[in-house]
Amino acid sequence: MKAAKRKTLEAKGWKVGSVEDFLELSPEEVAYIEMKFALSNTLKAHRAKEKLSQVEVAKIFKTSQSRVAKMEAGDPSVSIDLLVKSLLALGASPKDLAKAIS
Amino acid sequence: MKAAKRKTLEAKGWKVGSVEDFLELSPEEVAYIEMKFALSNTLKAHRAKEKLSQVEVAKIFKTSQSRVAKMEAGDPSVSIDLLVKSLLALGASPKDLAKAIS
DNA sequence: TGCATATATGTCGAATATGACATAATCTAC
DNA sequence: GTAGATTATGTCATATTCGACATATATGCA
Repeated sequence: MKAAKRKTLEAKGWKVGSVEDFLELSPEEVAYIEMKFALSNTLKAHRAKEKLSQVEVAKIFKTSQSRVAKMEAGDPSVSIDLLVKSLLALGASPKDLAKAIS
Repeated sequence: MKAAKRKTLEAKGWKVGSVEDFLELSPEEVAYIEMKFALSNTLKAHRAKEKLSQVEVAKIFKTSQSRVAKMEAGDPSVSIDLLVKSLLALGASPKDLAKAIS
C-alpha cells in the first residue's frame, strides 16, 4: 500500500495493517496458508492445462466436485495432504510441488 | 540389489522386486510416501541442529513426545500437514521445505 | 431472455489424524 | 552392571478432514 493511501485511510479511522496483523496470525500460520494457496493455484493451473472440468478431475481423484472446488479455493477444510495427493494424481512431480511452494 | 544376489534369491523361490511392486503401490503413492519421509528426515535434522530433545520440541509444537517420535518415523498416522506445521514452527522456511522434497 | 454447463457453498455422517497417556526399548554415562 | 535420560510403540477419546449430497451462484450461448 502506498503511504498516501494509508494516511487517507487512517485519517478516516481505519486501522491499517497487513492481513496477518488484522487476523493476528503468526508468521508460521501465514507461511502455512501461503503454501496451501500456492498448491491450490497449482492444482487449478494443472486442471486448466488439461482442460478438464471439476467433475472430471473429481472422478480421477475419486472424490466429489464440491471437494475439488474447495481444494481450489484453499478452503480450511482441505488439508495439504489432499492437495499433494491430488496434484500427484494429476501427474505433477514432487519437484513441481517444490517449485510451487518456493 | 546386485544381479547375483537377485538370482540366488529367485532360485530359492523368492519373488524379487522393488518395494513398490511388493506392496503394489502406484507411482503417486510412492511419491507421497517419499515426500513424507523427506519431511520427516528434515524435521529430525532441524531438531538435531538445535540440539533439542523430542520432549522439548513437543512443547514448542504443543504436542506430545510420542507424536514427535511418530513424526520423525514417518508413521502412517502422521499427515504432511503436521510435518509442515512442525517444520515451520522450528523455523524452517517454505523454501527449506521445497528443497527437502526436491 | 431461457437453458445448459460449470463452479461455489453449506451441511452431515463416516473416516482419519490428533494429543495424551502408559509403557517398552534404547542409549549414555558412571 | 544400573540409573537416568531419551526415543519408540500401542492404545484411546476427541477433533479434524473426508466424500457426498443438496442447492446456490455463476458463465456461456441460442
